[in-house]
Amino acid sequence: MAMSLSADDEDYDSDSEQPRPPNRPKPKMAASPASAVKLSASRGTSGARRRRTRCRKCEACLRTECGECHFCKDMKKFGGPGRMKQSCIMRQCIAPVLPHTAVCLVCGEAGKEDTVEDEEEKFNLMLMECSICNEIVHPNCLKVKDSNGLVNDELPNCWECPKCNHAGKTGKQKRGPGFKYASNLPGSLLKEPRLNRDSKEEPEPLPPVVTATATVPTLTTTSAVKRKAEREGSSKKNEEEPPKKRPPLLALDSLPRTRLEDNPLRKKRKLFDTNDEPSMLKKKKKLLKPDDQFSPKLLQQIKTENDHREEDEGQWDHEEDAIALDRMHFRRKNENDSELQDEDTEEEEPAVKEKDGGTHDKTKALASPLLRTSSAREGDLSSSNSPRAGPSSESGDGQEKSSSQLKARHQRRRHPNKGLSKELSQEMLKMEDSLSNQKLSAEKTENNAHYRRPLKNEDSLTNQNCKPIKTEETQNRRAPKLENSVANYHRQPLKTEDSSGNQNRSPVKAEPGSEADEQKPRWPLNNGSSDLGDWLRHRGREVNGTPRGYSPLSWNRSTPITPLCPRPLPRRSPPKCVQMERHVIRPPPISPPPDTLPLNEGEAHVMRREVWMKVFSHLPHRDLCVCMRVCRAWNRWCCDKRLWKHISLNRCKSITPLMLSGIIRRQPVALDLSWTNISKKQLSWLINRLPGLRVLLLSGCSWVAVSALCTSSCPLLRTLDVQWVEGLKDAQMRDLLSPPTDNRPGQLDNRSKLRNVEDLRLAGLDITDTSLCLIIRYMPLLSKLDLSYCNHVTDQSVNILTAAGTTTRDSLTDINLSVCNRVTDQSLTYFKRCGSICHIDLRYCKQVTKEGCDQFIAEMSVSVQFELIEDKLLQKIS
DNA sequence: ATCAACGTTTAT
DNA sequence: ATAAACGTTGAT
Repeated sequence: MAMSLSADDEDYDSDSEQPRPPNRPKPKMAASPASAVKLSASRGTSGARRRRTRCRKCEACLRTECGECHFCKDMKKFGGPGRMKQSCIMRQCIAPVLPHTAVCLVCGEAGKEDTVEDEEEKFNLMLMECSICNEIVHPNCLKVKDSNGLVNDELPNCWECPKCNHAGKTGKQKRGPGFKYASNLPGSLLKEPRLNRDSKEEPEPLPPVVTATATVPTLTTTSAVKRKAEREGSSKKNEEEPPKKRPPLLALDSLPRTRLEDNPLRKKRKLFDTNDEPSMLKKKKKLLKPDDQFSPKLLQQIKTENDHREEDEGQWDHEEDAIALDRMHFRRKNENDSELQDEDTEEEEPAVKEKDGGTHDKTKALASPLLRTSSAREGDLSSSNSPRAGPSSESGDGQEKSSSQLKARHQRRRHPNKGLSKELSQEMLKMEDSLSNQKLSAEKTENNAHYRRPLKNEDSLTNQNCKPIKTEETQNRRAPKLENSVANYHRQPLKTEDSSGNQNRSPVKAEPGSEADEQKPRWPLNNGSSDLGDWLRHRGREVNGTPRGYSPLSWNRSTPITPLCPRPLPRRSPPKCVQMERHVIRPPPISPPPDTLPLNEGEAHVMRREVWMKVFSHLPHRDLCVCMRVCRAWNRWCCDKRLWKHISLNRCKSITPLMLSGIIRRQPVALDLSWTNISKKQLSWLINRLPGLRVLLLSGCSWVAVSALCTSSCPLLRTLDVQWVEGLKDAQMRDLLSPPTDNRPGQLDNRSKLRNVEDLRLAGLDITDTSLCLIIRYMPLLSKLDLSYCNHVTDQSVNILTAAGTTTRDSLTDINLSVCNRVTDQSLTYFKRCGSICHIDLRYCKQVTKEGCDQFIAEMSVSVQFELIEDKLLQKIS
């Protein structure tokens, strides 16, 4: 009661910020009730709508309130007025569940899935909420079993019931109930304000990450999947194609108003599918997809569903990856010239092409009995990894269910996620083309049969074998748009040149194994998203070239940077806008990955999972992505968190939603986003979902993007690389390091969000002693500091770093001042005060002399032995 | 009874 | 279109 009491409000109002936010006239209460009533009424036949509640198991639910977001600040516990009554942004449940009190509209009983073992049975006994009519029933209690319900994997216990589905309402509603998250949340990370409108807003389709879901055998056929994809694709087209600018809206507008009115709930959701009218297959389109690329013998043996290959593709994430790869081939042609364009072309073109197909998608979808909507969750991350918890037991069940569902004879279709990104859809289309054209033609029944074929024939009926596939998330998440392409644009010119940059400092010195370094081999990753795949390729091409050498000496900050300058040119491609809002990342599959690899004969391959894992551990990410396409088991295995501890998108010109979700699912410990055009929104979105992130490399990114760190928390961050971040100066460092200032006095948290950083890389920044003061104050654990190419750094700076009373003085082990022309031998005397110093890099510091170094070594020899590894590069002799 | 917060309405 | 507000539901 407290919260809502008006009295409280008053008080707060009076003292706090605005007297009374104009918004809400207090008295208004009446409205709500009315609405409530209305709602229930709207709900039509069914009873009152059941509000969903948090699952309490997902990563978000398990978090504690951040205390910093809009909603937290509103809470009384954080000193706010308590008017908003919203969950902390960081705690918005990923998979809200039906309340425990929910019961079947027909029989009045609760979910009874626990009473049976069989997946299918479970499905039939669990409560399913229709996203269209909101009715909650046991599938078993429906009389209309003939028609199929369309299961929405995005939300536990959510589907489009047979009735609605039958009525042709399908597809309208993109999301089921429970999706508030996203953009409607003020301040939501998901929704960051479009930074640049410059960048185009095309909604980027979110690439679903593919997941492999091993869990369920798939019934879903490719076709099903496709359909979904197609549908989405089509919808997307609608949205995107036209005027790129207003994607979602278009769709909405296009929709018949009536519909909206019909179902109030829908209003909020975006409707994409408008066009779904069956246009029928025209689709056989273009590209064939070479899916067979990998068909080495081993693969052949693998039982995976070769037979069902189609299915697989559709279903798994990696499929996408694979697809992506394929796609790459196509692209390459175009790419050469302009990257920007190419991206556009890539995405757009396809979209265009698809139009025709789009419409018919729906048809197809309808046709095929089992469509699955989103699915993403199952797939992927293997094992235990991801922090993001699976949504509740239910979710767990859900997965299972889903599988069962899929197979369910009722053939439920999956609901296409609307959110699919264009790409995705495209990809799907391609697949379809190649794969299933033939099949498509076949009608659903056929498909069903086909798909259902159990991997193991016998059981086909039961589904265990055939678990549905789930696959990628089809959701529509939208990625944030990359903001400032423009910004990037501008900034780039400055330091340009080389791309070698990413290693920015490499020329000077190789970074002593930072964590990141260790894994280098693996970095190139791709999450398996198609995008990644592309990216990888890209990289192969471009990056292969090694960094071009430059002479550090010549570099001069003030001077126009010559080619020597380390800063690589960022890719310009204008990032497509990605809209993250509404993008809900699905939790990784709860079920453990399979331990064995089934072969065609029904036997299991002699090598067990752990052995395979050892093999996989030697593969670069790119190859892992390929492996993920092989079979379901490999898909799961290859997505194991252990294989993706370090993910690098270094210099990836455009970060797509697919990549982002792929990253989230793999929960890397280290993430390299250097020299990418990642936007603030994307970065916020990412780091808020990577609670275990230890290493974050953002060199060469824009300050706008990096500023995401000001509002997001990375409590475990140990290594932060913000070298060559354009626009990162003292003021920005302050924003980055300062603890939140708006906390109420009582709960003031003086700790910086970056307080645990031990390795800080600031090369190439125009920072002064002001920043260093902040650093010594807020980064007590700092041991490695890279200030190379910082022309404003002086002996005084070193004095500050090593001054008595600073924690840095004792914690500092590695300091890089190379190419800091204002540093002199005097700095060496300051370093004598550092108790832990082991590595001092003064290379290319014009004012540092060899004599000075020798003297340092001599004086230190009393306690510690140092040596000159290279000119002006001092290292402690261990 | 209390706390949390969902889902909608309202204001801007 | 977005942020704020709030009645009411859900959990404890």
